[in-house]
Amino acid sequence: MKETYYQNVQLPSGQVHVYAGPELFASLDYKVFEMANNNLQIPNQVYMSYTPDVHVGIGTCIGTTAVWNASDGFVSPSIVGSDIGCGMRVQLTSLHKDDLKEVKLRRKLVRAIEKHLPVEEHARGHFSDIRLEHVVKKGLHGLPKKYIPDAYTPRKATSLTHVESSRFDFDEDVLDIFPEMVWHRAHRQLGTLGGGNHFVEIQAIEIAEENREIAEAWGLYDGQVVIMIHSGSRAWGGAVSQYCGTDIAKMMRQEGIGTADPKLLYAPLSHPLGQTYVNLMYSALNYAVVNRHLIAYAVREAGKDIFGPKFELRTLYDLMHNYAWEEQMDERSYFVHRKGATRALPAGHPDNPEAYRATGHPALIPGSMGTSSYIMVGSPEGKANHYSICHGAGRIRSRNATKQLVSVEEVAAAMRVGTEDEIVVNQRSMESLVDESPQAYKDVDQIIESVVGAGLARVVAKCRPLAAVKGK
DNA sequence: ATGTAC
Repeated sequence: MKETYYQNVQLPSGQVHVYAGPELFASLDYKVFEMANNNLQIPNQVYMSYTPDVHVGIGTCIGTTAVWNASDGFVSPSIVGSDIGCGMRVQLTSLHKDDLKEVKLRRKLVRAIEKHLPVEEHARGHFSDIRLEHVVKKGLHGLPKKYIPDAYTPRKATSLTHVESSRFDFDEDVLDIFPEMVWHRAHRQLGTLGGGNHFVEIQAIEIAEENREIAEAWGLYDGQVVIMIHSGSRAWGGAVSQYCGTDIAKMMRQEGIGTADPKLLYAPLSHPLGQTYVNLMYSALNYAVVNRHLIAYAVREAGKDIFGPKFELRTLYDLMHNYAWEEQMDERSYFVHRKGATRALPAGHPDNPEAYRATGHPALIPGSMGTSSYIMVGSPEGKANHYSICHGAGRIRSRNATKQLVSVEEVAAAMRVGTEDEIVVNQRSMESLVDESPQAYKDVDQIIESVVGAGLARVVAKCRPLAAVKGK
């Protein structure tokens, strides 16, 4: 039965392992296989796979897991993509969905969040007590203590212990390449949402009966309101991508290396430019996790405005879906790229943060706007795919194509506008939401079914949207 | 996704 959710596709340059049910597999654009074939031309690759939400990107597909041995590996800035460290965070509230029954109250909360959370950048002087240099060097450990207020359990664990990685260490000399302007902009963008598919969503959860025990161990209960955050490293990651990309493209020309796709950049891990990229990428991973943490801080402030000083947010988990790093498996070191792919570790895996060692950590999977999101947990069988699962619904239409196809009325209907159940969104006109409408994405429920069917992960809770704050 | 140049 399991086999129907997995296909091993043989291409001229190698094989790509595709995790997708029959219907999703049949719907894949041939271009994703063209792209796989190009990616497989990078030397020494030991494994490449697609998750069911795979779709075409620049140089590589979103939904890719690409693995090298650490000893003779390559790093590809194109596979990581330019939103380095982009990922998800879920914060638990003490609210029940009935507390947000009134449309008016959801609207009020959305407005309060907007007040504390700029899309673009903060006012000059905001976060003047935060040193950007400390943030990019030390991640969450570089923040002043007042920004880490959330106590998680009676055991006094804070969000420093409830994230995939609270700190990446790297050779800090590489930071010298950035001009003052990059530092300045990055400081003002700290704790801001950004554009595209980035969002803060207010959701109500439904526990999956078969995994209730895990849900309870994580502090989840039916009807609980949670905050789901999707953002990345903003312009800092973009600068890393741009600066390193220029140098690596030049090196590739000089050495006469490359694949059929000139946009697919890569360097040996042993090359100085490969090393520089990995170091700078780690600075962007630090930036991204702090960015999501400060977004949660802003939501906490907004919650206090509406519900009073007792309003608290506890961190369930924070993890990335665009990155590359070293992982151990069967006593071997691999260099693993995930582009639009989420690591989902099972119970007992040593790379789980200690708080989640016994259960596996929460894997956070967003749906498209107006549809459900999921909190999942990895299964031991995920090992075959280096524990990668999907990262969301996966786009099926470009922004422009969606605008041609979908009307404002259809988007309003999908958001149940005008009813008591309206999913309140922070936009003055529905028009600006069209390119993020559910019609632009695959059906997330079908994606999840493929992941579960393939045995990679299980659903712990389904999260239904109540309100959303979208970026530009 | 994002900044920048067109």
